[in-house]
Amino acid sequence: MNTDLILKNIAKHISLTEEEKLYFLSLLKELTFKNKQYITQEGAICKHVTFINTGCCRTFNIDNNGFEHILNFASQDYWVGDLYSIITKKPGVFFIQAMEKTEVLQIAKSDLDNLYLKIPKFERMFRILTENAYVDTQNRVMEGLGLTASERYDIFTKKYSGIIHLLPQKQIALYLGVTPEFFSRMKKKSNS
Amino acid sequence: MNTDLILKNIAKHISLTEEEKLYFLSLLKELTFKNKQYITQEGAICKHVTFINTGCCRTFNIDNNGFEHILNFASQDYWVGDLYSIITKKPGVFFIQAMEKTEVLQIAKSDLDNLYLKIPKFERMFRILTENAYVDTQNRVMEGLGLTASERYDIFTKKYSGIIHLLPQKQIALYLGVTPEFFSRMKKKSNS
DNA sequence: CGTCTATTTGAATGTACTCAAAAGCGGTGG
DNA sequence: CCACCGCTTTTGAGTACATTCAAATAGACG
Repeated sequence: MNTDLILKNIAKHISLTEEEKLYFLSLLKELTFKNKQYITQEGAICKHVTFINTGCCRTFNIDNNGFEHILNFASQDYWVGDLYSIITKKPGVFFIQAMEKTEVLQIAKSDLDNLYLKIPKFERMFRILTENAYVDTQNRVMEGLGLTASERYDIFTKKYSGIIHLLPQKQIALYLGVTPEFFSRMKKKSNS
Repeated sequence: MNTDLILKNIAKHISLTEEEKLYFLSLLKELTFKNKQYITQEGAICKHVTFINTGCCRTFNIDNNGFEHILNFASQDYWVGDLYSIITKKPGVFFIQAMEKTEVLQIAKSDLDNLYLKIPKFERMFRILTENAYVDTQNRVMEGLGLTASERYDIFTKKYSGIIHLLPQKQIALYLGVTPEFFSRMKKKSNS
């Protein structure tokens, strides 16, 4: 099991003894998802928090008219999960889907809750991670309120510069909240 | 100092001994904001987390063209703050403004950090509060991507049914991300 | 090579914005 | 108590942004 990346990720926020590291690692399961495979699906209860070792995935839903909308993309070194489902233990609202071969480490929510009790530093870490993700999503809301699709795309290219090359532009359109047709025209304009 | 509401709010997530309660309460400062007064402003470093005892406030920013956009409204029993500024200690990105006479209790970020160390249950509570707020904001993003202004307004009326009567419709428009003019027309249609 | 999906292009339509002006409404001072 | 002021809301007309549906083209993958 490749644990280098996740230990570095953790070390950004808390420091662990060797014993604590080993205990944490004992809770992890390694999984590999193929391109287009689902890590979790709408309607299913999401019971794990997932750390991405390699690869890339998208979190999206499908509206009443059958259209997909993308909440975010995540790649190496990011945590993903259907947080609503995880915390309420109710059926999930999102699909999380691999966009290429994706290797992950998962921890069960039940194990995580025990971990919080046993090593409270982990509660701190996930508090901080959640705070950061929350701030990020606040920004996304504000961008949606004030900016045109083209301006949002500019921000997108900067934020996702690391993985943008492997995203089909249809997927980018679904993230920006415009149709693929409109996105195609928009991109053409900005290139000219 | 009126501490009933905040103690009930806390009791929803963690249980405290009398001693812990007293220590927590000793960290609070009581403040009253008049209508239109700012609890925190863009550019200022936000150093406190604020609990609303009575009243109502809005969190908004002003874009490059001088237009306001509202992230959310908060009333009695809610926590507010410019989280980005609080966690990074950098100048804030939001204005938080009272919309009527608003009585609050504040805790300094520095005291909160000490509190986390002294009584880790509080770290749990704020982890949970942040998770819930994050999920809420994820939903807001998805609504923005898939729904028309009118559909978003339907959701808004349900979510804010408790305080909608005291919100000028200009403010609702700024929350929905449409112009007041368009909102006026939209509302007229849906009433007919 | 053929099939399936993604992307582009075209034309018509709908949603929402801009600018301008009128009407309504609440608070303040004389 | 009324008149005025400033702000909100409404209405109108023209425009821009973005969608829909349809069809053509280009790419990816088995």
